[in-house]
Amino acid sequence: MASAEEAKKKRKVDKDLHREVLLDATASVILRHGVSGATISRIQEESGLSRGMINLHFQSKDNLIRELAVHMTREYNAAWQNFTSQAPEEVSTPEHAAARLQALFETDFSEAVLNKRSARLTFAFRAEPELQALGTGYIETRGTDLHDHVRNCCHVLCQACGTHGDPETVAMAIMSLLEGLWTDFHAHPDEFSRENAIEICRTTACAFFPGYF
Amino acid sequence: MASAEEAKKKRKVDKDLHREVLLDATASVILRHGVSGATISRIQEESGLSRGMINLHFQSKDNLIRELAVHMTREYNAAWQNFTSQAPEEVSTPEHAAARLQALFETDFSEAVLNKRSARLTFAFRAEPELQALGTGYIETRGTDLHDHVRNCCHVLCQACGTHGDPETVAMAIMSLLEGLWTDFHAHPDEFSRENAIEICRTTACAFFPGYF
DNA sequence: ATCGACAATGAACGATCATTCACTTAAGCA
DNA sequence: TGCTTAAGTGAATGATCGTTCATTGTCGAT
Repeated sequence: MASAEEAKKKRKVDKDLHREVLLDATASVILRHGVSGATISRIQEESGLSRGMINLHFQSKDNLIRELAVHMTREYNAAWQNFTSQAPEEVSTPEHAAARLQALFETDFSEAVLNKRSARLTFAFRAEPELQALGTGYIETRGTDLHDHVRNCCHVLCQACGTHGDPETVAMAIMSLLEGLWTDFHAHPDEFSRENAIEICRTTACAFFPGYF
Repeated sequence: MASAEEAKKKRKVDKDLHREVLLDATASVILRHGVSGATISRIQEESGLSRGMINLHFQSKDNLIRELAVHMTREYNAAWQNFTSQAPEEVSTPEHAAARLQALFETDFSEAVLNKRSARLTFAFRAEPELQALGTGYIETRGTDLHDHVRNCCHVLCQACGTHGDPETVAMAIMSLLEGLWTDFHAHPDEFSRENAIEICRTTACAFFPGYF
């Protein structure tokens, strides 16, 4: 029956909603107190849900935090995957490659991608050995599609400029630069300037690929 | 009396030795279990000292971890302060400035400065809100003497090359690049290549200051 | 030999932790 | 209306947390 399935779907929605509320509350608690201060009591208080809920939906507190790490990574991946998907398979012209890189800079330092919450949590997860060893794919710089995309752009631009150094090295420099500026944001979120960060990236790209930035 | 003072000094040495043993043990525990897993019991087990020792020497566990953070920062500062002290006050010639930057790259990625332990702990401390807010000076990239030094070098080299972009921006790019490569090391300590990292820095410097690297 | 000063010890403590589970509530179905 | 199933609840539990403090050990001074 239609009503039965609908009801079941509503149930499912409620369940997922509670999961989301718990994940969100956990993120807020970690934001304020760090992973070491993320206790069941605090998460319960923050979420407004009952105490048993956490173990009901996530089996254990550690698992909840693990799933939050996965969740955050997926969100970040989605953000730039949406970005890279707009590019054609091959970045044919150097002008196009340059535009792609410029767009990447602007994406990576946009409020949506880089903010106090995402930065704090990223660094919090990176610091926990157990979460870091969770396996490849989470909060990674190496071996990602993003890295491949940057490498492609650098390859095209290096050829166009006849630049010294191989594209892989240049790509790694750009990836690391982004990473380093993220760190700067994390350490000084209030003094940090998004425009300035993009300008630093642009200046660097300009040095690597003169005439294209 | 001489013997009295000597004895007192010996006592003092023993006390400091225990402090050091505790700091070292705490570092090892954080290395394996993160800040959230650094408990008195584990530190006690690791150090081989008695349980009460921690509160005797450090008042509280939180204070012990705080002092470890201070200790680690001092060690890192000493490492590159030893490096910058070899430079003259003013980096007069561009050749000299280039050599200084190159030396900085080699210092920053040397085993003595960057290793699993230093990286893990740095990231662990950065992730804890309480430790991060400990005040300026610890584990900082901005506003340090190191930053000033790099800025000076960039200033001289920019003038010599007639480069686009102001020295401050270039300096920030180099500092961030170092930071980002540290992050890469932290995430992939076994795949990381020190030589490659230095090469990435050299390539970037070469792009900023053609002819000097 | 005795004493005073102080480092060192670890059993004991109350607080807080994550987790459990008997129970309540709600909703679809016959 | 009862029955079945599953979500939600929170008091109770035992483990582990950081800290305390009465006691012991050490050693120079008297």
